Amino acid sequence: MARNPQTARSERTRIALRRAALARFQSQGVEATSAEQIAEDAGVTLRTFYRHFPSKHDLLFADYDSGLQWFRGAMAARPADEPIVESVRAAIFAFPYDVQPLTQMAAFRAAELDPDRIVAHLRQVEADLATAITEILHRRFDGEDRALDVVVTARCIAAALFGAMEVWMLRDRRTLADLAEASHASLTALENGLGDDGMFRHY
Amino acid sequence: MARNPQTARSERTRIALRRAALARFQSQGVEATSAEQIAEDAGVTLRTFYRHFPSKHDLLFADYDSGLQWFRGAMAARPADEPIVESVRAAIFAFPYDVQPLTQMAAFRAAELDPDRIVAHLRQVEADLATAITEILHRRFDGEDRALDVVVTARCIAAALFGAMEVWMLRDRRTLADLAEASHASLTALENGLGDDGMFRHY
DNA sequence: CGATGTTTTGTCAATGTTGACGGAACTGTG
DNA sequence: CACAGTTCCGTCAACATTGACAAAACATCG
Repeated sequence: MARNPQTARSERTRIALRRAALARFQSQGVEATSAEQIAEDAGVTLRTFYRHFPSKHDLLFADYDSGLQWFRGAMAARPADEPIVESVRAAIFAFPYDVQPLTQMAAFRAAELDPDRIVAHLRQVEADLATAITEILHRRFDGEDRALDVVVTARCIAAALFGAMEVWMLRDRRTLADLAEASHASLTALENGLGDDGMFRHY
Repeated sequence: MARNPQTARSERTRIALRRAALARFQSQGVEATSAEQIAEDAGVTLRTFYRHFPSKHDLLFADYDSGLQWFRGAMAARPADEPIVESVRAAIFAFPYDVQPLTQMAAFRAAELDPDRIVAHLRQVEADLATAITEILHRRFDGEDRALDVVVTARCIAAALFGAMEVWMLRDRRTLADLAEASHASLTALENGLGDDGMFRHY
């Protein structure tokens, strides 16, 4: 009796589908590629495509959770008594932005896609990041019951980072260094109660 | 020459569609109701349905932006030199949670719907709230260029409120009073740098 | 190898959603 | 009222997505 899923066969079709999809996306664009074409190229049925990927666009975003994995690892490597914001800051700065899956298709990704879709996806990533931080904090506060503090802290850190990204995205010249700087500033602002003058209290 | 959209006629069909949809949703459930049924009940074509509403489920969430409108009004009524968190706190506490559209369908809403859909929608609302707060802060800081502070502050406030809601939702007994209390605590935590001991700095 | 339980696919059908095109209804004007 | 400009709606056709059911491919055990 075969017990566990994800057999070699299934893995092969998954790879075939991904390869076929990315090739089509490159050559004719995302929206101009139908899910059926992808399936045909991979030698399977449309239905099988949807058994391996929740949606056509999911293929474009499919690798972000490997980034999350990386983040979890980086956080785990930090001393447990370090202020959480410090840990995050260190992790952010060490992030390998040039890792293959992230830059691979970055070029044609942003160009053609529906902005709403991208924004929705970014929100999803932010939420997942917040969840990851929540789990880490939970572990650090093992016994104590500080659910509210933990959740709010985690969400605020994620919010600060993605707020920095938003501001960065609206700028003209966008270098990775600028993004890192904005993230840094944003975390610092958080530590100081937002703003040089403590915006939370005073404004 | 007729210049502006939203004529009386269009308004009538929109109302008919909404009425038809809600009736069906009540009697046979949301998922068991097809968009085509709604259109037929309203005496129009399927295509027309989608001209008035972006999606079937949108009808369920369609009234949240009236809540946002209310929030904007409440914020505008506050003195411009009041700390932003104070303004938000006051607005939150004055919110008419019992206003018709919000409670109207609350019952069958949460029950049947795909949790992912609900969560995604909540994220959307959170983002819109953050945007609203950002605009308010922009106005309060008119001349000065503090884009990063403004965006991050706004996002953190929204994050705190929805974090409180998350924690509240996971509890057994959920009263509106509890939600208000959690929101209050969450905003206070934000003001104090998160946690009695300033979690941002120390943990 | 053959029986048997599991995993992966294919087939079929229904629904959700959207772009393109043309006709119907409506509004202000002469 | 006839006319021209707009807005709204119906029709048609493509995709995207998903549940239900059955055949095909595979692994395991005797």
